[in-house]
Amino acid sequence: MTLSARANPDLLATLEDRGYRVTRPRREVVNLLGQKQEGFSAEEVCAELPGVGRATVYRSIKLLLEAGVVCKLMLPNGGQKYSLARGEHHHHTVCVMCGTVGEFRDSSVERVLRTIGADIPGKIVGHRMEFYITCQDCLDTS
Amino acid sequence: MTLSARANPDLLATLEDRGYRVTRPRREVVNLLGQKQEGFSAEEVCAELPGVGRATVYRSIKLLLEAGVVCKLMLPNGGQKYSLARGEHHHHTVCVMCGTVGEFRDSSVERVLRTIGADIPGKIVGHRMEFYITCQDCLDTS
DNA sequence: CAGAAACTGATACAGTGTATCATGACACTC
DNA sequence: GAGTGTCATGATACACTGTATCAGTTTCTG
Repeated sequence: MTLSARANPDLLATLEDRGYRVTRPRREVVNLLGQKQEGFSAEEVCAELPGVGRATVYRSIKLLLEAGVVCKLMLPNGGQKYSLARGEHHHHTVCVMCGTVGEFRDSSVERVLRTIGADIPGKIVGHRMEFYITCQDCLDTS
Repeated sequence: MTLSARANPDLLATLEDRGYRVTRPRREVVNLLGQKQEGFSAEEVCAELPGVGRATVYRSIKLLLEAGVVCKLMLPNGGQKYSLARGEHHHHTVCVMCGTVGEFRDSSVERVLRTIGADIPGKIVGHRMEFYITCQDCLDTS
């Protein structure tokens, strides 16, 4: 298994490649997200970027979602969060205590997913997998 | 892999066992859910049970969620749906065209999940896995 | 630099779920 | 079977997340 600690993709370039314009608000959003090591919520981004409208923040995140460089994840309590996708296909771990999001890749997962996929009626177009954990930090401090 | 087609659990008994009262509204909600073969939304249930208040519908679903007999799933478009959990641990398939929810169990999944779990730092407290598909019906009629 | 196209931000709205609280229903005892 | 404490209900208001609208602005291209 590979726990990732890799460089962020160039989010701005991703948008540009997809034909979107490079504007000040998009630059600000993308810069901020690039620094986020953990999951984040849209409102959190709005709060940290008072110079960018709420609608624009949501729109930018949506574009990045569609481009596949940001993932949306569901917390066990029903809440939602976003997380940067650092390149390759991966899955997430979410700490149920502190909310920290991690990601991992594991070839055995993909192999099994392919096997299962072959048995599911219809055509697989995607999948989602999340692990809910209590992270080491939270275990230590409790 | 096992595609499920089993009897619904006795939802009302589940609530009773957990110390909740058996009331007319809860009976109505539970009866309706027991008939739902596919996923459902809370608002849909509200609409089909005009004699039960919206808050009560949400509260009942929440209780069933906590009891583990109802699952909440996330659609690829960000929407949400509920689905009956027919007993054992399982995972879901969601058709991205018609929204129909299926469920499956596969021992190889669980085996791999355990293996991965051993490598993830911290303590695993749960996981979620969903397949997004285009179901056979939708493939046929397109 | 001019014009078309894309983007922004303020606002209003939509969907989903929760808090509040006066009223009503359950279940339990006598 | 009536009385009673507790729990549940439902109307309403609110919170949160996200989207639609639209006049005004910025960006890109020629």
